[in-house]
Amino acid sequence: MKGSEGRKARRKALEELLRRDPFLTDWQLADQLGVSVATIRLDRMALAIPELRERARIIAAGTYSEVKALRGEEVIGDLVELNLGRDGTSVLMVTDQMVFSRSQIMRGHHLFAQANSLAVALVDSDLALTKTAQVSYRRPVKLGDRVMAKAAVTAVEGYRYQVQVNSFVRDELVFSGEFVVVDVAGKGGAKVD
Amino acid sequence: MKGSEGRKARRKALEELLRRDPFLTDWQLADQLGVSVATIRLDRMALAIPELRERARIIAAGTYSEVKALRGEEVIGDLVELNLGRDGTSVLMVTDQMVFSRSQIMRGHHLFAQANSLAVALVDSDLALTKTAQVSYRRPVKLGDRVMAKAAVTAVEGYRYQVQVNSFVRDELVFSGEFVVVDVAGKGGAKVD
DNA sequence: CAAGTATTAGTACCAGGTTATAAACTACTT
DNA sequence: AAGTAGTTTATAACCTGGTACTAATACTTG
Repeated sequence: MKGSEGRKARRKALEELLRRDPFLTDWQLADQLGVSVATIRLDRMALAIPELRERARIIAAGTYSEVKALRGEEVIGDLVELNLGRDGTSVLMVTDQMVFSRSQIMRGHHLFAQANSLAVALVDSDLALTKTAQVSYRRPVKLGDRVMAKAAVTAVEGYRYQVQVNSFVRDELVFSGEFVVVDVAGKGGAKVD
Repeated sequence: MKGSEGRKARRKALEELLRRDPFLTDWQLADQLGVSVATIRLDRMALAIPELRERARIIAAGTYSEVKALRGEEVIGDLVELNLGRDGTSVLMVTDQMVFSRSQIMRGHHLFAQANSLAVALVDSDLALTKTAQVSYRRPVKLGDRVMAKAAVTAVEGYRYQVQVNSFVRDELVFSGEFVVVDVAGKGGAKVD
């Protein structure tokens, strides 16, 4: 039982235990696997598994930076082109914080955020707010993809702007949406041809 | 400067620093605020702010511990209630990272993100994706508001789920949306791993 | 000035480790 | 049965980022 097969099995079990609950101390792991704490430490070293505190820190940092990724900057993504009141383009690289870890498919609200923030940015106003939106997800977007959102104002009615946004990955339409943005500040430089 | 006004200001600054980066040690905080570590400890005690490791653990656990029972880590906001395939509620506090700095009004995509992630979480599947969404912003949401999103599945057609989400601030409807979520992994919550 | 508050300094202690070293237990061979 | 290598356990010294507590000092204000 103390051969290298037993060790392999134990290490597999160790990984499984930590996958299910990363907040176990070495002592608890040792107890569950019926070996000493020293063995657990050796196993962790061999498997390059960090200590409990580090694991917690990594998980926390991961979910924390996700909030940051969706932070209220000017525009979500990089603004490539912007003609106020008319059209604009932004590009967003899909990082691993934006995807479902299991499938590596981008979570919908990030695509929405890119489009929404671009639509709002198009309106030349101190304060523009989204009123309504109808969006459609055409194709899954994956980790590593480069999403290009192209937005254009399609209609202006007083303070109401209608903005059409289409997002592409390698020239393939992955998302489209129609946003109604309201210029609340009122002194918009509304221009539409 | 060492009066109680200075202390109040420092404590505010302390909270602000930790809000921006919760992974600061007492030593780093002391350095940044130009006081001793002892003072930082006293301030943390007074403000009931736990130590670094505890903060990391709380952040990590907040998005991890629910994972065992459900896909809580995928939800923006705090999951308050979740009946898979039926309905759910999540609560999101509006921080200043989510608002336009000028007006302190919440940016639309955060409200969308809360609703969208809740809608997706409702579907009892390993992989559910948003297909379409129609959303409407009823009233501006401001910094400090507590947004409660209530979602309910209104129809199921094979692997297509229709989910209605209404978000409230103090019982006032601020946002509503209709999401169509597709269960890609399998039909009716079947597991494909 | 004295009093009271705010701050700093220092000590003992803790959890949950790391690192290094030594000893003990297997399994297997010769 | 003894030797040997691989595996496991034990032990001790040290580390970070704290808690809990006490004592001393600085600052402000009545």
